[in-house]
Amino acid sequence: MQPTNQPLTPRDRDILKDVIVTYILTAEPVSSRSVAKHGQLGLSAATIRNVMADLEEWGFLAQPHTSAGRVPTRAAYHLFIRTMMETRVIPARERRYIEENLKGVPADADQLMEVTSHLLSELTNQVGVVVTPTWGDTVLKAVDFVPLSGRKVLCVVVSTSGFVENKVIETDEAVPREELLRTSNYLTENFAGQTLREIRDRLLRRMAEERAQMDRWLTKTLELARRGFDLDPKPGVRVEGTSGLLNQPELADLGRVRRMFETFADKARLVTLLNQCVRGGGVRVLIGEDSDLTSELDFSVVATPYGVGDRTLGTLGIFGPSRMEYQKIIPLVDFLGETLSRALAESFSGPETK
Amino acid sequence: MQPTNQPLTPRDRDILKDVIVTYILTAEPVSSRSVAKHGQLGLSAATIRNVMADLEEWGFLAQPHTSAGRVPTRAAYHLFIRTMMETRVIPARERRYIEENLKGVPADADQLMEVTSHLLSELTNQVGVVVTPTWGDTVLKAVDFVPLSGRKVLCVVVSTSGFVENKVIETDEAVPREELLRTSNYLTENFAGQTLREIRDRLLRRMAEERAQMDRWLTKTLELARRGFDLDPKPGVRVEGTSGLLNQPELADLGRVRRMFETFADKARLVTLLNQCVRGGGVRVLIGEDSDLTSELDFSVVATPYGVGDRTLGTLGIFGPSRMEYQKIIPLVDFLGETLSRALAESFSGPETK
DNA sequence: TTTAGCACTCTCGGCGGGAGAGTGCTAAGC
DNA sequence: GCTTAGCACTCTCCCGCCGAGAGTGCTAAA
Repeated sequence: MQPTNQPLTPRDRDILKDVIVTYILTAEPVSSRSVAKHGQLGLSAATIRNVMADLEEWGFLAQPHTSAGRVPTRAAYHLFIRTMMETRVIPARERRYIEENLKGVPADADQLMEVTSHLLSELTNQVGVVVTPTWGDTVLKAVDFVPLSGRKVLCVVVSTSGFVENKVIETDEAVPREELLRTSNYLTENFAGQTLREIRDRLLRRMAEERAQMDRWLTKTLELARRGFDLDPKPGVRVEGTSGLLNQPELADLGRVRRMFETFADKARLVTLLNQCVRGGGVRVLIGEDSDLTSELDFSVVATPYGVGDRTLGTLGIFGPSRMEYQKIIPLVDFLGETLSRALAESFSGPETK
Repeated sequence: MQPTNQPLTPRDRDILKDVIVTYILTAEPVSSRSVAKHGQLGLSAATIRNVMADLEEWGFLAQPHTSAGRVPTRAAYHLFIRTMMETRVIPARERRYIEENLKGVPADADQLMEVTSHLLSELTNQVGVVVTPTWGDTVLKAVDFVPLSGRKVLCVVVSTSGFVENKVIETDEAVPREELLRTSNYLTENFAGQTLREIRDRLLRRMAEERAQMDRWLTKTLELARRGFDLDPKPGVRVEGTSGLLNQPELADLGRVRRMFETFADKARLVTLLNQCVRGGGVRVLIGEDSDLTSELDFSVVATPYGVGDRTLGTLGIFGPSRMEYQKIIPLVDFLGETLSRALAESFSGPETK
């Protein structure tokens, strides 16, 4: 399957690259003739045919059928991305557009996620996916309890990275306003700076101890806190732009469309895939059969982690047909990851409440 | 187009009904033979053919082509819904399922909306749509400001119906904790029970007056409030289950699929359509050409308003191919509207803070 | 008024052939 | 020895044709 010990000659590489690039552009099998014509190497179609036959033998090209042009394989895309592609520099106005949208608009981290997934799908024309942080891993900035009517209390939890979660709690008996305030202050002062997971564990321990001592106020406080912090442990996923893909020629038949929607409906698998994709940091690309999720659709994933400081909060990336403009998309995803991280850091952290 | 002054004879109606019911079930043009066979009126296919020819002339049936069976028109569906359909009674276990999901699970009104749209699409196999209340029309229950780091303040606005909105505000200078607390209390005490729109207008007036008097604290409070209440005036829309429709035979070609997604992408038009649909209260049905939005897709809308007391908060309903099980779907949408209204009333209002 | 019978129409699926595109191979040229 | 022109071959795609099947409309008889 590999070139017999020898690496590809420069000419082989030129031709392979040309095939890949034009296939990405046209979505149609590339013929030797078209390479000969528009390529800058002054070779005839026949010569190129020979090379292409070799490339096919080595596993870089494939033919849909005997008398069709050739199509790049996954191996070809990998090679292309690793060694042949010159990544496009993101135009200044595109950078500005992204930065304005991420730094200017959002009022909280949730909106930031929304804008990001929007930008992803808008700028790449693929499906944008953003995995939001797991609650257990976020760091508490402040808690607040707001009395509603009767025995209802609204619990507001804010993380250092700017995420806000609300939860209405029904208590056993009405809690006076001042007490709620004391509770909010106590919790914020004692637990800010720790992850919600740590806090929960600590709370449970404290509750066990406290139950013996019977400090009524503290017991109630801890109970409120436990219920307020009892948040969905699963990370959220934001998927945007699925319908945009309908225009891609690879989704010309209904079966695939249906399978695509099934794929994107299974959020849990999406998260797993994205997370395993970015293990190790930096932009990573999964192409087709690298994963069972995308192989039958011939889809690729380009993803990168985002976070504040050295703490990874989540993942963002795009899904789309393996035939995509990696030159543009990889730097874009990269840049969006960085910009989102910066936006999270700058807008929400600020000086720590110690 | 109408039966010549005469109403339809009972036999005509029986046959028409049979055609509609079997077409809803099978999605295929109904032949005279099939009506003769499985219908309980002991008539031959030929007789039925005559009647069906009349019904076609009167505009209740249509033929895709000469040698196909017949298909109900929009007029037929209307007639069916108005006078021929016996609405299915919702089975007890389905009722229970709905009530458990709406009363038990949700921690706030937003989750309630989410669960509702889910239920809609799950139980009807159509696209569930929920229009959430416009912020200006909701009634304030409580405001709260939470200090974050630096000059950041989190503003939490809670409405009587249980909706919570968060907004991070950046102030000119750091505001001490106590002052924020005073502000929260002042605003809640003075403005609870009014709609956000009223409050905003009143705030603006107060600010104009106050600026002259130069009460520093009040000026700051009002400024904070103005920014906190400056929420998105557009109602939100929650669309669920679009991909579920892909299995419907009416979406067998890609063009329609694409148009469907375009339709659902335009949230603003969806809102307009749903709102005009429920003008007048109670469940309403729009079929096909009643609206430009659905006519080219041959889609229908079944929608109903929801709200607390006599105040309409929003709209919920389903979209789907005109060929749908109105007998089941209409009572279901109705019941969901009622249950959502009840859930909103019971869980979140409680005794008013006077 | 209903019904049996029959001719007619239209769709749908399969078949075949011609055009077009692209290849692989061979033999000649540099 | 590498490159290239030429040519036969293969495969897809499109179009038109045909027969089967389904359903109708009409007519004439019950």
